[in-house]
Amino acid sequence: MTRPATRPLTLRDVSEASGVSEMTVSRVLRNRGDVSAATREKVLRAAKQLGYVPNKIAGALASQRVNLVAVIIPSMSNMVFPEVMTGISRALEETDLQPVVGITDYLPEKEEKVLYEMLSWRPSGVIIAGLEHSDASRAMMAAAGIPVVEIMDTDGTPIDAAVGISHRRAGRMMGQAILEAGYRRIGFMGTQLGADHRARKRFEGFTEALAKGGVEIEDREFYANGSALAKGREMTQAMLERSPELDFLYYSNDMIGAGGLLWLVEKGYDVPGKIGLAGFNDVRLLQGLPQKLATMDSCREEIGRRAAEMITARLTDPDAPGGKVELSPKINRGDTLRSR
Amino acid sequence: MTRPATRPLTLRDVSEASGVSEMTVSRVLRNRGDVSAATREKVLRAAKQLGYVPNKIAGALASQRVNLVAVIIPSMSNMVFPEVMTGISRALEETDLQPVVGITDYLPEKEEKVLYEMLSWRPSGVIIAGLEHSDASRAMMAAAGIPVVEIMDTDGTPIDAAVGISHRRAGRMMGQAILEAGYRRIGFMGTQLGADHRARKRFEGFTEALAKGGVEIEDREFYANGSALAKGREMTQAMLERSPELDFLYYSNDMIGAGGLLWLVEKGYDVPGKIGLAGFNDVRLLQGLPQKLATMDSCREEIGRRAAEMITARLTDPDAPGGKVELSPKINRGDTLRSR
DNA sequence: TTGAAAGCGCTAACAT
DNA sequence: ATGTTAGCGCTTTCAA
Repeated sequence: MTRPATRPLTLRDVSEASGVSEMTVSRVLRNRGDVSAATREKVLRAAKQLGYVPNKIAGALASQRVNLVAVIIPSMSNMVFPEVMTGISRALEETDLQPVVGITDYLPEKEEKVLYEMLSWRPSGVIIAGLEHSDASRAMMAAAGIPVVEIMDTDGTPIDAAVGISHRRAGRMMGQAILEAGYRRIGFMGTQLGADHRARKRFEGFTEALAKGGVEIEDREFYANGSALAKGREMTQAMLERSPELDFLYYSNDMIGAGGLLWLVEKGYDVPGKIGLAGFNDVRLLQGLPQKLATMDSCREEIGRRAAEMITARLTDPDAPGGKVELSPKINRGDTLRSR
Repeated sequence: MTRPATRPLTLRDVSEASGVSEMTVSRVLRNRGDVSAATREKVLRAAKQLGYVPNKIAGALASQRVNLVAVIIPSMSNMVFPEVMTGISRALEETDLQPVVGITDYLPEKEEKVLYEMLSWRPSGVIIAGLEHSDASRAMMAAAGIPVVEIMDTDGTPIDAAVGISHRRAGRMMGQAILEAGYRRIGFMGTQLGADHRARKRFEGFTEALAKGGVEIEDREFYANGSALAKGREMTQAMLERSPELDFLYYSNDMIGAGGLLWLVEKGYDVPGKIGLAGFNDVRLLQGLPQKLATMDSCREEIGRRAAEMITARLTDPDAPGGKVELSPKINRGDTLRSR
């Protein structure tokens, strides 16, 4: 079954063990071309017996094809991205393509490095989060000659194709909904708006919608590191001590929103009577909180699925439609955003 | 800067553009051997100008080395594994190795498939979760002739090397702590104990410790899918309606424990006066709950770091010590496990 | 310091 | 249905 780990096995070993030419062995192992059942059996038995694992490096070099799709995302601990991955994996499971993930930590330089590293393996396609990339990154992707799908965001111009939502519009929608519900004294909490372009766009859309209603944000607070739940709790406390007149808190993500909600409930605030709340993302994880936080679905799994489908489509037909696909997120009012 | 995406660029293109032999171009691009500063400059400029990205497939085939470490884990949505990944990435950042992740969804057949797929890229090492693998998987790893580190668990015999904690002991420790604190009527909630060997071992250790104190679990409930927080809430409610006499609930992970805690606090239970609680994993995410759940650190980041270090050590020195490294998890009593 | 030649292990294309 | 040949794009080795 096994052998002392020495030199890795090659096709030639299988060929010799089975008495069949390397070429035919190769055919059997890839289910290609016509091979008689008898030969097939012989080869399979020999390969299994030896414990042969094909060398994809050699195969890829010879065939000039690599069944890998590079997926480049900022983080894995954001909840959002594992769900995008689920969508991608599901869609690719029916094909012979495999996702390979690279993490950028929201750093453009790291994105560039990861991209370079992945492209050097000559993947069949790239799925990458966001529309903002360094010039060098854009150049690499444009020059790679493979389908590139930018995901999550549609506010901008894709290199090749894009699937996502308009975060600016998402922010506007939530702003409008809050005004329509009758809230007027609004506080905002979120991540530092530097590296996270999508959070920034939501914020811009949000303030824009408020401005149209003649309302301005009265207080705001940003955070960088730490447990989001704990941060939401702390920031909410700090903000309400500073600005007790607020009647609505808009959080840039559900986790800090949940932290805020827990603190408010604990302190006996009437939510949403005295104060309304909303987050963003609709993370499944948070089902099970005392109240359901108002939020907005960011269509993560669908984004992943559609992106993968675009890759496969353009691989089969290079002229398959690219362009921008904008999905429509829906507001979920939960228990914390009610007309008053 | 860029060119219309046609044929991918090769070393030869850079060679021609710079008027330097392919060999010397290769040397420059890999910082190998002595190359004059002038030549170096010429080459670098030409490469950048063209937007050349090296072909690692060809490079790997020629050099017979691949700077990839296969990391095989059951899931990304378990909180636990992203943190292990963090430890691995940190440790590998100082080397020229790169982690590549494969997901098994807790399915042995999928593990086998992923392993086969990854080994066919001839990685420099393997880090894989758990000690339980199919015969074929074990055979592949043994035959690969590369360092293999099994992580998370030490209750069993590693193929090559292992870093983790003893989940059996972890379960025992928690059982003892609960008895010592004076609780006697104990309920258990957790995932279905089929595929998750580590959860099963914790459960076994737990019941063993209770048995030693003459105590038996009075009620138990298992779940398979769904939001862990919501499940914890539902199961806790169901169990306490069924068995109101319980004075302690042991959850097989922090997320369902948190769900239970939220429900109990909401219903006005006195925690830990009337009823104590404990989970497992010490997930950072949950900082920010109304009370701090008793739990046990599973040393995830350290496990990742140590595993990566073992890989690099055995790569530099094939005789570097392998064997089993058992880390010592500590109980964190939080607010929900107090002597009574 | 630079270059030339010979493969790495496989597969495409072409026999047979 | 099976075998033969000629590379894939790099790096190793050896020579200059």
